[in-house]
Amino acid sequence: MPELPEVETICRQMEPLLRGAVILDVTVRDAKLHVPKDLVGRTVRTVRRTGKEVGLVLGDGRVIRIHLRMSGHLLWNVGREEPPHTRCILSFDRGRLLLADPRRFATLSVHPDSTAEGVPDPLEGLNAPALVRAAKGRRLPAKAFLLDQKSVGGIGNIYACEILHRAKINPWKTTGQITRREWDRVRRAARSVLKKAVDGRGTTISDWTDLFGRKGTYQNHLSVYGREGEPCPRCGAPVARRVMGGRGTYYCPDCQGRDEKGGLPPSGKNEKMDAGRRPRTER
DNA sequence: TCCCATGTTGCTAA
DNA sequence: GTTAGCAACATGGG
Repeated sequence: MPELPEVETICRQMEPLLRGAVILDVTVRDAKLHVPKDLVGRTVRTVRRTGKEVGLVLGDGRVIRIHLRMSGHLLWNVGREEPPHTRCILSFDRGRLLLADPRRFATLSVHPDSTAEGVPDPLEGLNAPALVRAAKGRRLPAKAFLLDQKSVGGIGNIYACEILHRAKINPWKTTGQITRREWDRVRRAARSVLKKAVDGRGTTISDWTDLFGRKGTYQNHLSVYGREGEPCPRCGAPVARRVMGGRGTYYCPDCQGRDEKGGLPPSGKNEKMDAGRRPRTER
């Protein structure tokens, strides 16, 4: 369930281990992963992160792209005991990299390296004009904007909530209503929250671990995520939880602005509009 | 048993 | 064209 700080953590841990490493063997335990067999003998030139994705850049110009989605882990050199849900093992001349993933949403694939310009990375520091430009003419809630991987790379549900809380922006405030000064707060909050989370080696809510199986520590510093009903660390008002786009959204209704439009419970008509919904999975 | 989950994609409807 | 809301993917935990 890694977001930017968790992926950054494992990339930083992998870089010194894998730089120059030679792939000796590839074991695939899940047919959903399409891994070419010709990786054996290739050398890792460098490790990089793109948004929430890990890239192992190979000497032959290709990149092994790994996206952990909800429950993927990358582990280094666990003993010969394989952890449960191991889906792929890359053996190098200096150790083994395992991809374990109970929910099997993670993806691993190999592509030619691309020089295409990526989306802005909030750890590098977004700039306010770029944010204003990206949001221009759009009309969606601030949180949805931060979660949109085509606009900003790497922010997920936990950190979107935390960043907006720090920036004192209501998650439902729409991009069009956000001033330049507020974008500047978002930019600074994003950098600060994500940097601290990287320093803490990420957030472990349930089972995420770093490359060496250790839990992160940033869960001890969350201000609002998962804290419904607890006092806002800034103003003491109870943290609220509402759903946006199917995701739990935690915020302080007091100091993140009582918004004019959003922020109120959805008007009653939404509730009954679901009459034509497709039936749930039958079993 | 039911509800929830750190992600993404694809569909429908507005 | 854009946005909102789901359901799907598959599994485990509370």
